[in-house]
Amino acid sequence: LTKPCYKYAVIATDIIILAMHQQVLSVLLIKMKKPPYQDCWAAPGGLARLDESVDDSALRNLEGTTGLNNIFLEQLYTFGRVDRDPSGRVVSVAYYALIPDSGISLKTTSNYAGIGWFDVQSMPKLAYDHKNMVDYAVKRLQAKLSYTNVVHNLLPKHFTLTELQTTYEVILRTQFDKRNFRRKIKAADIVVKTDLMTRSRANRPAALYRFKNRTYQTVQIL
Amino acid sequence: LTKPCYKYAVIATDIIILAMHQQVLSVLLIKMKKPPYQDCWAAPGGLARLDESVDDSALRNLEGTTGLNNIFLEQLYTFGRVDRDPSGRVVSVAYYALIPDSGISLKTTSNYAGIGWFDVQSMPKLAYDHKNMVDYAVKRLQAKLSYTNVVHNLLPKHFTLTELQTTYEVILRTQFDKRNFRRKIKAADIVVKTDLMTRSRANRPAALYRFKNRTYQTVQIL
DNA sequence: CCAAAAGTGTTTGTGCTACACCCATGT
DNA sequence: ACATGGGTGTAGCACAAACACTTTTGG
Repeated sequence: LTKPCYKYAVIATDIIILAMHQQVLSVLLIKMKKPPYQDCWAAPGGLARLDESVDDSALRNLEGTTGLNNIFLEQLYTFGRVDRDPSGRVVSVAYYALIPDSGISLKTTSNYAGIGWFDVQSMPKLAYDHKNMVDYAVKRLQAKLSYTNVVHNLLPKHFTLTELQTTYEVILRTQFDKRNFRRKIKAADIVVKTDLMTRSRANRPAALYRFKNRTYQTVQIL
Repeated sequence: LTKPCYKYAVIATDIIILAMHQQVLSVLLIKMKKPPYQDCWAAPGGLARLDESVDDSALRNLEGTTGLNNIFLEQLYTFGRVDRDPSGRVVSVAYYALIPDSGISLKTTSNYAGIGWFDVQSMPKLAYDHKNMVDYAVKRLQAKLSYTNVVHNLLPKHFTLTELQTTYEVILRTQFDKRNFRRKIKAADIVVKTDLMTRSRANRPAALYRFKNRTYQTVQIL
């Protein structure tokens, strides 16, 4: 299953893995070992097998790169230009995944020449049409922040309201008034205060919250 | 290009064609001639060729069934279950198209055993996973009605505000207050009154409007 | 005592909802 | 004249935006 078929288009899946990393929204990219994009950065992915569903192929690629399963993963869009892959006719079904920061330690496996996080606003030139995929994923995430609870996939179990607000602000590239933001989060009824506090670092400790519901649901938030 | 390939999954496109037909939101279905779903109703579609993009394949299928081009067509979702097609491994990229009522006269070609419009709320049992596709298309359309001007694809060039309102009400399955609805449409600034009027049928004639912009754009409407 | 971030209410204005009557036409 | 759908304004209410100071901790 390594050579493309030259009679029919074959199907690949590519995964746009997003996380808050060093205070910016970042995407996990790998450096490719082989032509036609040797030493280029790209989103992880690979050909779909005949005996697995497209969703399963995405899950397999996600787990293969990150070691993670049980992660938020959603289909994004299918990229089907004839010339999108110079090595043959490959149609790619793009997915995006959201993982909490530090949910993963990056080990370069022998499959890649490298792996790393990149700010979605300043990526290197990407292979194939992967830049389109990343941009599409960011737009989708931005849209879903305001009417679903997806953001919980980017946060640790316990977090402060300021961390939550910062996550929204970074991804949406806006600023919110602290009191208004908290009022909306309270009205949306998606988090509960725990009795834990942050260990303070030269300032007042903050209350830690957790999400009421860690399953995806649509709720008006902003 | 008629037999599936048994070494790799092949790619098909299916088109969910929607229109307002006899006052309900309807989908264009064809009756299949050949096994494995002989005499079943299904959305039109077919295998993608090696030398055409997936988008082009969808356009070709749309034009082949309806004779129309220059029509609103958008990718919906890719259906990739292993067992979705009993005759082989076929991954289908579903699209939906919006056409104005009476934009088309249905001629059964020899390719199909039949063709017809069906209320999306009372369809016959559909082949493959096509019911999922129709439901998905309806949901997408419902969502886009409130924040884009897509509705113009379902209406003739000239229409009354009541027709516009009815279209919204039928698709969203709600009722709107006439005055409030008109205020919102006015605020959205997407239509202009023409100097044409309906030929009245035992009642006061209505002003005919047209869309300011017949290109897709996102605008808050409801 | 100072620096740094946490936490908390009120006012003002805008936008949404609910609601009822007169108008123009064909029969 | 009557039946049918077309067309229009307002008042009340709820939600959203703007805005500043006090609290708690570590150093």
